[in-house]
Amino acid sequence: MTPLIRVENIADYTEQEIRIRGWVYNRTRKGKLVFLLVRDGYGFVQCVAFKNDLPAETFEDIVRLTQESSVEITGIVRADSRSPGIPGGFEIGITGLKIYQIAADDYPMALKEHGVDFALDNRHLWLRMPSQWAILRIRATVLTAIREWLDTNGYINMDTPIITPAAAEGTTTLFETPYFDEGAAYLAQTGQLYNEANIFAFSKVYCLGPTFRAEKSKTRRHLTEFWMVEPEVAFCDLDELMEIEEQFVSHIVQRVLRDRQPELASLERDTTLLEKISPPFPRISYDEAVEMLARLREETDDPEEKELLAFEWGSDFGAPHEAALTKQFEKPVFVYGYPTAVKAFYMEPWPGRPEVCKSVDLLAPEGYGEIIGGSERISSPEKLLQRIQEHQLPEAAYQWYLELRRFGSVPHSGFGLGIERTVSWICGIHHIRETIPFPRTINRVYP
RNA sequence: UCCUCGGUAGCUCAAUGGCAGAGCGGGCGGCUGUUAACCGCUAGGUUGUAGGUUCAAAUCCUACCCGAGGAGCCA
Repeated sequence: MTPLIRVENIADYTEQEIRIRGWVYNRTRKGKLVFLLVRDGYGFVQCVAFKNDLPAETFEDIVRLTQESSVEITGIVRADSRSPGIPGGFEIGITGLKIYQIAADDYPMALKEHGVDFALDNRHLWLRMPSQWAILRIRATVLTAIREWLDTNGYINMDTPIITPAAAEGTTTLFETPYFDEGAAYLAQTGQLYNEANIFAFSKVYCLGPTFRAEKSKTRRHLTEFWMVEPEVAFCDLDELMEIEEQFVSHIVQRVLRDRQPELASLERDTTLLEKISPPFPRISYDEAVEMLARLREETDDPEEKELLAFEWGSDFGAPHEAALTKQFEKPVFVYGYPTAVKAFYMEPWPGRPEVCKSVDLLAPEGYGEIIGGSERISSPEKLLQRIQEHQLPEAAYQWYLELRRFGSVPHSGFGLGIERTVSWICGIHHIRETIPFPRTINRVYP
């Protein structure tokens, strides 16, 4: 039987007869010569048919194929530098064709640029286009690399609850759902507090799953449902946390570079920038970042840029500030020691400087900005209780969390990495809605 | 919630007060190396909705609906 192959492995079958199963992505008919660009889920490959080389019925079948028709193609693999595809450079000289279905001729996604609204309304079909296919293949590899690094470095996967009793951080808006006789429950915005419980049983843990924010954010960096990996580590301070993060992120990038070159090439990603991603990453304090922003603002001649970079000590950075900062570095940059007032209640105050805390964000280069937020957590029960009271959080709801600090408390730290933002940076694309199969935004839950 | 921009053929867009248009996609025909092929023909319209001004509205005015980008907030 002729072997059924995956297009991603086509180079292994040069000059051999093979079969592929897939869908017609594009056709070019030139009378007695027909080119089909066929995708099989693993790649895109050009298939060629000459009328005189084939039985009349077979050639007629090839001519009447519409875009997205499902087929099995038999043919001989040839190396040919003219051939488009992912990976390109190979084509299949068709010797046989089996048609599963001639697709309806009103396929809405013509091969051209589309507006955002149309593309998102047709997300179920948009996924078939090379750019989206490449991005989501890279996303899958990012997730593989994440689990691989954590699993081989002593982290235990702990699945934290999606349905939770109350706001973990008390700030952002949560999705509410009715919950039997308990009244309301909420969709999780983080698994961190549960992982702080888990480390006292397993030392190093991580959760990886969807999180939900009901904020009305309308930017290229926000989704209402997004995926986050959250490692949490016992006996770990802020400096050790940064070492973990830089190794972790470097592994993810290097793994994508190793396994997803054709996809990166099809996205026209400049991989020389990604190749530089290895430890150590630069570290600057929040204070230094504020000074740097002031200097950049001083140096710019663009009045609009000047306005955007205006900043005062004590605020959190906005998108323009993050973009300006990251453009000063080739690698991701750590910014540590944020003002306590703008960060969550559970972060350890800086020794001798309680107005700042032992928090650290990791900002991706090329203007992409924050992909990780992390911190050393408060380990003292008294200090933690005081912070809960200062934030006017319901003390009763945090009884179990406070108890963790009474029975064997240790310094511990953790962080959350946003999957979509990371994929967006690695792929070099503009908007994170393309980095998840079916994005959920403030005014979109279809399809 | 606020600010800015937009909504015309299946899609991407033109038409700025005077006949509703083009390219792509669809259909028909042609072509032996196409790269979102090309060439000829063809079908395809309640110009987001409602009201108003005008001899005449896609175009000007009012209200509303929908979307995008940004702010705030965050990963």
